[in-house]
Amino acid sequence: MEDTKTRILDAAERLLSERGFTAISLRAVTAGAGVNLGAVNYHFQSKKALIQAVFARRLEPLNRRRLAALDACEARAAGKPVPLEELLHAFLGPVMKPDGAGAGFVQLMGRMYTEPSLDVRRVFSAEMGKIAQRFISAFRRALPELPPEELFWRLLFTIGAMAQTLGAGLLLHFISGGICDPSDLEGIEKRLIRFAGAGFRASAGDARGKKRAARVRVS
Amino acid sequence: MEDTKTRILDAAERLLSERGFTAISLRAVTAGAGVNLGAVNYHFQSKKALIQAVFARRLEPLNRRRLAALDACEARAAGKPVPLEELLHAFLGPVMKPDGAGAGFVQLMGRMYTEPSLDVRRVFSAEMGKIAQRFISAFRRALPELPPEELFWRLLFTIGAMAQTLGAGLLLHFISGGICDPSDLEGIEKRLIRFAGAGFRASAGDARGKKRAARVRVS
DNA sequence: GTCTATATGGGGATAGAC
DNA sequence: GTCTATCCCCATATAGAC
Repeated sequence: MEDTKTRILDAAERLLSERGFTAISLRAVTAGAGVNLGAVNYHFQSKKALIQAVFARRLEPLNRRRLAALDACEARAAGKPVPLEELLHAFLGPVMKPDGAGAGFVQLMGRMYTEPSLDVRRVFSAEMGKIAQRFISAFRRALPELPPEELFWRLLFTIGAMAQTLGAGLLLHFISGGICDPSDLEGIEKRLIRFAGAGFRASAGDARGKKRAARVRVS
Repeated sequence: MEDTKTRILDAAERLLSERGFTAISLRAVTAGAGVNLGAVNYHFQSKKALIQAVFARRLEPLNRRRLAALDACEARAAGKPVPLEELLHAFLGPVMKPDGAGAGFVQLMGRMYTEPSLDVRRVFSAEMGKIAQRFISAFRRALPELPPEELFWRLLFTIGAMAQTLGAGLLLHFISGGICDPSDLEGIEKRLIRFAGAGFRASAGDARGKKRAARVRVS
């Protein structure tokens, strides 16, 4: 039997990924955890602090794995730019392969990107700030001809594609009629890397936008 | 002075795009609208019905515009497949150019894709179901060699990129350090079409995923 | 550390005067 | 149609017994 603190964190994580911050009550959390209502205010100080702890528990190791993967890529590259697809894998892989965290982890990550609560955003921003610069520098080196502004947008597109995928049970159901398997995280990551990789390599374009849209071929 | 019903819808839309379904109270809505608390239960029957009305008010004309744009594309194509970028424009354009709706519209659309509330999802799914098949058929014709499963995933990636962009003030701030302008909707749409267009055209790949990642060139 | 009981406030919904 | 007052429930947080 895990200790009370962990049980609370687990239950909160599950409910949070399903319903979001404001929709869950401490009563629901403690009932799900099989512990007493008072325990949450003993181990954490407030609902806010509990939610921040839930996210922090996953974000810290996640970003450690991301940085470790980036380190490994750069060591392999031996001074040369890291190939684009390896960078994408270093960034996306740790999210898609949670390595022993609960099943709710992936959905939780998806929710974090879209959670409107300021408290959640604060802890999320703090953690992301630690890794953003390293990855952006690496992407710049991999795509030296892409204007920085365009690079940022494409990173945002990629993150959005990832977040949507993690959170999507709904859309997938309607769009695919059920032929897509949202539980195949490895397959999804490969598809996403392929999609985003091609997107990153598209020409940056000009002010006239879509009329000069790239004609792309695959060798 | 607009009528009470409209004022309530407007206030609810603004608050909803900022904070989400469960976080807003009818008291906050009526205070923001400058109307009485009882009015919301007179004009609508419940909070749930109000929120559904908020989304439906925007979704219906949005999807009408999408279908009209698709109709125009297919008329121009005269029986041939509609080019991919035109399809993307027909789908994304009406979201990015709200045509006189309030400023909160774009954020509201972003939130709709990530809202966990079942009530919201229900109205959203109902509206999307009406246009999904038409667009999917058109995409299939534009990309006849792409396996259906892959097409669905790439559509989901594109929708995710769009939703993230619409909702993102947070990530953009951190990632770009402020050089990206989230209010330039037309520019964003062009960038997104370019990115997604290249992603759709990437080779479908095989089971080994990233190791055979496409080498893409632009003509 | 754990549980019960409770303080305090806010929520949605409604009844009924005007 | 609009406003006020109110019912009743549920929320977070805490105090204090064990």
